[in-house]
Amino acid sequence: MTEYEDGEARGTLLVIDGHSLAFRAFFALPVESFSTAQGKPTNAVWGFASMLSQVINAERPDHLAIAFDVKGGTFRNTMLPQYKGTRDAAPQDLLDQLPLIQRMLDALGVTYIEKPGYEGDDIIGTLATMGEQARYRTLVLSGDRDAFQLVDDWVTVLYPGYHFKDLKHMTPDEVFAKYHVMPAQYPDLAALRGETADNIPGVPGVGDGYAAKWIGKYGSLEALIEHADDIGGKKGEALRANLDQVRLNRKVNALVRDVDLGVTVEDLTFGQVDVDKLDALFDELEFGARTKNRVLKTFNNEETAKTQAAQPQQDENIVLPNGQRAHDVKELRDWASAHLPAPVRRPDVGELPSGNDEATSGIDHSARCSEAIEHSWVLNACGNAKPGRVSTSSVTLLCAGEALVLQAPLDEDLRDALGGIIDAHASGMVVHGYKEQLHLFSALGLALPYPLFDTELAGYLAQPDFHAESLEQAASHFLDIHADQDEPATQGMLDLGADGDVDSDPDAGKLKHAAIIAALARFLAPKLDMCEQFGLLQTLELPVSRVLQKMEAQGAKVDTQRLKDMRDGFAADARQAQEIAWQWAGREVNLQSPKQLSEVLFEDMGLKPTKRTKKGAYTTNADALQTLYMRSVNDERANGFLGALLRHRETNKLKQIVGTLIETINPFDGRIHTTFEQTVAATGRLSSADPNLQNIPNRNAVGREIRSAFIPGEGYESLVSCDYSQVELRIMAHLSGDEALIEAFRSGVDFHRYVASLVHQVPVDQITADQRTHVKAMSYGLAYGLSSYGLAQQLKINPGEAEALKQKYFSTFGKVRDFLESCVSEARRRGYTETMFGRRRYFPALHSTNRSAREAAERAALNAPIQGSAADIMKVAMIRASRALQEAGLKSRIILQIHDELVVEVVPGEAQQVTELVRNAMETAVRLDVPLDVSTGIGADWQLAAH
DNA sequence: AGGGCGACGTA
DNA sequence: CGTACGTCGCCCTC
Repeated sequence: MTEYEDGEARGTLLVIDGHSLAFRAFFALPVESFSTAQGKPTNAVWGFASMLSQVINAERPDHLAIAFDVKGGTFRNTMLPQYKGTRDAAPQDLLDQLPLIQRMLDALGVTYIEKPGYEGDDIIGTLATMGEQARYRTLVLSGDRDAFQLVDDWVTVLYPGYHFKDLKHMTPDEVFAKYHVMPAQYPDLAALRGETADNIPGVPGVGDGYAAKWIGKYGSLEALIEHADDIGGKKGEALRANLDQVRLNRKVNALVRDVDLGVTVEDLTFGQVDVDKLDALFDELEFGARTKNRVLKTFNNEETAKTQAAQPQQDENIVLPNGQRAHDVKELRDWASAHLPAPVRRPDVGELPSGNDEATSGIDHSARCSEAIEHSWVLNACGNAKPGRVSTSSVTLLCAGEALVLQAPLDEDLRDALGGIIDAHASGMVVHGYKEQLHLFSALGLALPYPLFDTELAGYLAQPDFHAESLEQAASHFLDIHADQDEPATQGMLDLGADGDVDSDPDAGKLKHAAIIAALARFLAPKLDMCEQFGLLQTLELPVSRVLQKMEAQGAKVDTQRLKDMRDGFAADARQAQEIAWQWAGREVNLQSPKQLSEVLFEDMGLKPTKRTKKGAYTTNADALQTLYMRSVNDERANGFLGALLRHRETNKLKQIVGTLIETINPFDGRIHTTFEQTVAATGRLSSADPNLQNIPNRNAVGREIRSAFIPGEGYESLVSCDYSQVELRIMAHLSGDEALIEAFRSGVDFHRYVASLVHQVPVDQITADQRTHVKAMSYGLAYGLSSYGLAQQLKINPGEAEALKQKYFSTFGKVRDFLESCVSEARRRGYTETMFGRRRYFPALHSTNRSAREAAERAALNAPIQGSAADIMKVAMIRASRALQEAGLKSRIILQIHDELVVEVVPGEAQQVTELVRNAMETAVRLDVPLDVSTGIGADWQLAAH
């Protein structure tokens, strides 16, 4: 199906599996919330309309058809009686809505097709075939994986993810990346594996992996069956025992592609909405004006069509490159020598100063990149970069409007040639997301040198408060503002809005991405120069990306069984607490519903609420419950209920945390591979996601136990944990230059006790526990802009006392107050704050007329240099520690960073050396006026490594 | 399904 | 009426 000459597509045809969409809508939306006053369910209709609108808005097809199954069996049922046994049991409530959906489609002027004796899938197969033969870019929306067999350069399957709107564009690369077979071989694979959803058994014990391996080896299912006797082991036996089933599966899952539908693609236009009909239907279903307008906006009419056509052109400054593919080393080399700029020798980026430099001298703030960007080129690999399950589908190179695409898998020669070219031209290389690219290239077996520029990191450094979720989002944020400044409009403009391919080129998406990266680089390089952030990019962020990529790839080994036991234990405790709470409440309230809880507490039990949430409801947070609990000593019922509720809150939260961890364990290596987000936190900190390993409980013994499930993996012996003591306070002492505070750190006495003795003017050994606690809270609160009101609340003292403490504190540490005030006033004057390393954060809200917004900005501006400097210091430490481990030839690896803590997985015999080396890297990351103390610990698990 | 919100875990 | 995050579950949508 791929033997087409080059040429423009005539348009886009969208083919939809109507039943699968209706099913999805029906089960996604609760009937209770979507029915008419008489109780007639409308959830499937509403959901269908909503999802259909979404797809149309995202893909903007000009032709559309929707396929439905029809009652009565097909040839498949005759062959396989249990066929779709699970699906045919559609609830009556859903079946009743199908005619309504079809009425809606009629009103919308959308063609729907059903054909007795055939399934919707066959109609889809036929329409897809018709679409590509008529030279339409054809999109098939289907939740049925059998549709993957239709995929080729002209046909893309839109496969809904967990959230419907995450439609995966299944192109030949994507299918290959996921299943390691070509789309045409997919039915062979599916026949071996079976399809639980459709009640079709495959070969027991054979999943996608084995099926792909066999098909890869023999070329096809047919060939495999011929050689079935050659396959050894249990899997081979299972295969031979199920040959009939597999053959049958293969017959059944082949889509018919030549049903006589009596229409042509040209007939499948849409957009002639019969508004009266639609009104009547929606009134009957009691849909509101908002729904109607949304649907009308999508389907009607010339007016909206015009604005859509006009809009994207306006803010375009991206030209689609000339793309070609390389299939062998020669093509690659020829393209590279013709198009890539001559390699320039450039000192390696990421060289951190060694030894005892001044705090910030490691960063060259005068480094500039605008000029180099003029001669740069873009490298961008596509695929799945999730640590632990990385797969790479293609690599794109782009320079000056000329692009080259390489399809994975690359054979060894091609891979090595690519690696050589990248290394030689690294000095001019631009990427978007170096860490992600490192993952993708490592899956190809290539190490990626430091690039000249990273548009994702650059965007973050230029505007740390803006976080782009995607390349497209970054592009529309950074680029459309300056629409008319760059290139003149030419043909081959790209539509930023739609994610889809442009016209006929199956590589258009990749070319577009590369072109966007090039444009972003051109836009961001001067910005970065202007705000002096390029040095930070080169010296800090890019090297940190490399460290983080290794940490993510390594992952953290966990004791799965132990986690499961913990989850069960917490679950049992939570259940027990729930039982007790229910007894006191006299009804089965959902303890996880603040709404239901406040009914019980404040209505049934008549308790007096404490505070409100920002939306006005009475809060049921831990603080409030604690207060109510104390107050209710004479109310047995309330006291009993609250006690149980508090226990439930705690154990249920722990159950939930452990459950989330278990779900993210990678089955292949029993490890948890988090993703460290480097461009999310506006202060310069990292964050951890999917799962978040930076918020594993640590404050009380029960929760802390979870840390004991984090253990060294095979070949490792222990975990070493190193953390900074009071970094933020030390930074505050250093930056403020307050002699008293500096002396407090140099004295070597217990810091908080020492500070308390100064504040209260009492000898160190006479400080009470309360005094120490209060002063400690004050110290930490300072860096957050804590008010005396807040301090009072936290310490449960009256505001007068809190204010007095604050006054005493500041009279002792006057320069600290001056420093904090200067942070804010400087930010107000310059518009931004700066960390010790020159990282900036902008605070426009400091000039807001809205008082609470302004004050919030003041607190954030006061905190940013402190939190941000701490983050920078840790980044330097990570780079140094990682390098030191490597240079010492050690096999131990950093696996986690929790803001001020590093966790290292240690190989037998290296513990001593690793500890000293990491400690040294952390302590000497910068030189401050106070010592940077690091405390370390070692143990057989994370909890035991604590100190 | 998808968005908002409350609640709560960490530094 | 303390900064910076991520995740879960509930609730609403008509």
